[in-house]
Amino acid sequence: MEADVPKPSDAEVEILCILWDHEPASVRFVHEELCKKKQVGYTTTLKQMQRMQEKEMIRRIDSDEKTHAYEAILQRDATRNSLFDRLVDTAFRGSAMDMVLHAIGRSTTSPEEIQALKAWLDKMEGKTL
Amino acid sequence: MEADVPKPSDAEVEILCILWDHEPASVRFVHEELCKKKQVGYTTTLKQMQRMQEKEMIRRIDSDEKTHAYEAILQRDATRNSLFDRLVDTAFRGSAMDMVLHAIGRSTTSPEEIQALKAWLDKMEGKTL
DNA sequence: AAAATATTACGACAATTGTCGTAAATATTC
DNA sequence: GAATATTTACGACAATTGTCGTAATATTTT
Repeated sequence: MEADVPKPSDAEVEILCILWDHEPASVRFVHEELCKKKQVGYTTTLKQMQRMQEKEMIRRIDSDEKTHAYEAILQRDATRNSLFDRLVDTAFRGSAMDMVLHAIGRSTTSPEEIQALKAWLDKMEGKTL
Repeated sequence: MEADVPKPSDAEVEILCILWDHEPASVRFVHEELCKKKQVGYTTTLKQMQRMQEKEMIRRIDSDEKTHAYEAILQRDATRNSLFDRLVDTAFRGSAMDMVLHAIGRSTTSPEEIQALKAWLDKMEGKTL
């Protein structure tokens, strides 16, 4: 159905993440956040965002501010879904459950989280049955 | 610790998957398997595998056969781990739990699977506490 | 062994990705 | 309003990825 669901690269996902958390954001802001994880030049971030704009992954907000502000067009959930599906598909033979088990098995999961997950499952179960 | 953990591309993961399931395999075989999912030329598969060999993701087995046979160097679990971590890291703010919840929330998860997962969690819980 | 097939080795190419530098346009500060 | 700083726009580049074509080798069939 969807024509072209652009598949963001790693660096693009990183930028999207920042936008998702601090919606309209300037290049400067995004850049600074980005630098907390890895050091890159300002123009690198800028260029990346400009390209993302061309690809319509993000859009430039028309604000009265002097510097441009951007917001994501690709939405967090949809993007997660597609990245998730892609991984499950290529590396986990299409079984999401396999991946979930894999995840739980190795992540440092706290008791609280397990509790939360169980609660979640109970709810799910009620609905599914 | 590890020097260079090559990060396989999508196409490369697909090839690795085939090798993992049918260990020493010829280019022809891999190619044919690959074509069940998507149509590509034989030389494309060949080239891809040759490059993977250079990158030491796979190795050529020295068999008495006439055609070359390959096997994976990158192991399934390690590769899954790294791909998984990468996704969690970029798209799920580093929280594997978030990803799990996301996964359960949307996949068509059968009651049996939920049951299995709960059992798994019980076991986990015992260990973690 | 000649002809027909299959397998390998290479080289080429366009598109994408990650990175910058430099120059032009804007905004801020003195 | 001149000097300074910031933000944008571009262009460039090397490396990677996905794709093939063609030519050289090796294998299998007549």
